[in-house]
Amino acid sequence: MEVEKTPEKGKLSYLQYPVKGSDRRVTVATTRPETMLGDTAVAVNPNDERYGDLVGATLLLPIQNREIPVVADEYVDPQFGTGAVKVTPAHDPNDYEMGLRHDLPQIVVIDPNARMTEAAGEGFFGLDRYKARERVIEQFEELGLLEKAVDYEFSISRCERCKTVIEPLIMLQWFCRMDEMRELALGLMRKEGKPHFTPQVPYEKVYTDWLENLKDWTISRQLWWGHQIPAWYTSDGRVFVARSEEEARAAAGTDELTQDQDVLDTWFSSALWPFSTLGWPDETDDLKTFYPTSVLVTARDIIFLWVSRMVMTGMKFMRETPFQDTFITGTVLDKHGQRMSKTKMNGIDPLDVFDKYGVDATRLVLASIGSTDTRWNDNQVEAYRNFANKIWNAARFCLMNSEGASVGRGFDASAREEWALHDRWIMSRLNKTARETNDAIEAYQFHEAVQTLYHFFWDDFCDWYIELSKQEVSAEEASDERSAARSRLLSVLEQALRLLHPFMPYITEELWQRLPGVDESLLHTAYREGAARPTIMLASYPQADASLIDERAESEMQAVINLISRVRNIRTEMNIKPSERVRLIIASPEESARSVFEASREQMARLARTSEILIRERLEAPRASARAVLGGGAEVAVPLEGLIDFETERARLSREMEKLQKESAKLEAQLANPQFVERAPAEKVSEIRERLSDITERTRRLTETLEAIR
RNA sequence: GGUCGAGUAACUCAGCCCGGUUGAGAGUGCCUGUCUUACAAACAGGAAGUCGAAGGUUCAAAUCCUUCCUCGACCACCA
Repeated sequence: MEVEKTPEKGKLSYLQYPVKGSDRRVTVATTRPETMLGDTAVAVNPNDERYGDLVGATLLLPIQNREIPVVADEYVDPQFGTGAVKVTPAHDPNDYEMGLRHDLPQIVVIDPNARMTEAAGEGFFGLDRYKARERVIEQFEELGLLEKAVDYEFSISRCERCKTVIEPLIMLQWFCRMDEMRELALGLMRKEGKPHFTPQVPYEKVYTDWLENLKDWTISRQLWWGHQIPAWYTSDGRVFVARSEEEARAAAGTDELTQDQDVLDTWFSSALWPFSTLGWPDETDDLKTFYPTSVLVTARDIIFLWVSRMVMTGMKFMRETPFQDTFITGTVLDKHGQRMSKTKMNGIDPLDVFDKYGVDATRLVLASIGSTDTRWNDNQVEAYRNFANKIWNAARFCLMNSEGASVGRGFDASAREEWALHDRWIMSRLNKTARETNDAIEAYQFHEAVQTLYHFFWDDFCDWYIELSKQEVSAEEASDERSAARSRLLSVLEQALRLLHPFMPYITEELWQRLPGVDESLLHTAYREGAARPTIMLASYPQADASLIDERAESEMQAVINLISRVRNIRTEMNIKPSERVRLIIASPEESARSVFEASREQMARLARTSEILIRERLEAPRASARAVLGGGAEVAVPLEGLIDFETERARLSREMEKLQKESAKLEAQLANPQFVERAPAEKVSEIRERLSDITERTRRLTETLEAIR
């Protein structure tokens, strides 16, 4: 963590060590020649034929004139370098391991200040490590034992902060034994599947793999910042580990104690967070109430550092998982796909983003980033800033027209059958939205939750519901109908704000407070009594009312919406100015469809900007009309005497026809395949048949239409 | 070296776990109109993708499997 690796250029020196009692020399390669002063062996691979006869032989370590053995060790890669490795147990982690395996002495030749120790010998003692490196090379040259020195690029460990090159050193440290805690965590995952990771693939495996390979944990750090190690020493060197200095004194039988200067690894302290913050080790009310917690939201690289350790200490001290679930977020990268870092200076300052686009918009962006990495782009924030603006303006419209109205009124539950189509529709959409949003949040599908809310608010509520109800809502004269319509508008808005609140806390609170009729009754039951003032923060999160989900209303409203859209499309394609009103002829063989259109006359007229609407069983329109075929056998014609350009209209309809034919060709091919009809589920097959027959019907009508203007 | 992710419209991303209901989507950008009294940070309409490549499984593949290519991450580290 605190060490960073950088590839750097250096020299790889080939040093020769004479074999005792022979003329042979063994060549070893090293990037740190000064460490040879602390060599206690040379290792070769046991299967390396070049050195087979040398295993067990004794070498004469130059300069030091010390005798060191040749040992065989699997660690050595015969393909690399000379196939012989100098072993410096005191200054290299791998060499240390080898040293243990072959029972080699550890000779410390570099001290904590990177100067050579007395053990480095006369002539080196007190010397800076790099000076020592030069001198070692010089002496090898003089002795004729320097075979060569070649340029070499290798990775160097540097301190993350000060960039000083790190030298491995043997030091006394405090360790935490991990075997028991590891088993506790692994057992929890095996037996209860906790903590449950989202996404489960691949993070559950990442987590368990890491635990399975866990070694004892070095928990002491030579820093000043942190919890000091609870170990005390007596003047004669005895050590007492205790909960407090008092305990240590009692145990030691003396007051003359010095506490260990080291501090705990910050992650050790953090590992206790889920319960230490709740008052542990005291059995506080907070601890009883809030442990275990529900979910930890965090980044990938924290799984090892923190998640696993909280689980282990939680299991050890609380005997229970610290959290049920872990949600792993993606990482926000810069626009080139690079990780943001202080050294690269490619980070984004959230405060700047807040200033530019607002806190809610920023939060919405971050909330909708899933578990894959994503590049930061201002566009997304800007889009959500626009969304916030949209919410603001929609609410402004509702409030401008709120006289005589109040949240919670308007939707008379006893008279649902009498609600207008668009009211039944918006309530259905609202409740579906609530259902989908709750489900999405439950499954940690935040992106989906945000998308659902975004489209409900913008598309359903703003683009359609407000427009559909505008006439009644903004009537000049006050009336019960007007108040009811206004109340319905406010009620839908109010619930939408509550649904949006976790994602956009500020704007929703600001607006919610202003709505007439918000009071304690909207608060979550836990807060209904005693709340100083209603706040959206304590309001209950809207849950879907299944009885208000009305598929029929949705499809009927959709038919009207489609019709309006088609007429708008015709208007644009035919270059009809917005100010110009057109006549509309709608035809449908279905009585029920006609009555739906009949009921929506006023709205169609306003939103499609028409002067007159005729609704009939059969389409009888002037030749000079633009037409469109809708689903369910309905057709619409826009008479355009003198305005229509038949060439344009034919082209428009032909494009339409092409689309239909492509689609029907696909479906026909599918049905022509006997394997499909035989093996696919029956409902799938009949669904395709239905779709095809619908398309065939539309194609037929379109053909007629095309012929009519020939 | 080990492990794992990503590649879908010009850009940033959903969808993939659990194959067919998304007759491939969103936002931005682009094109054409419009200041229609909530909103031009908007409204209305439109164009745009053989879902990295090649195979395979299947009646059916963006979705499952294999291989490859290109990016990226993490872990371990070579004297």
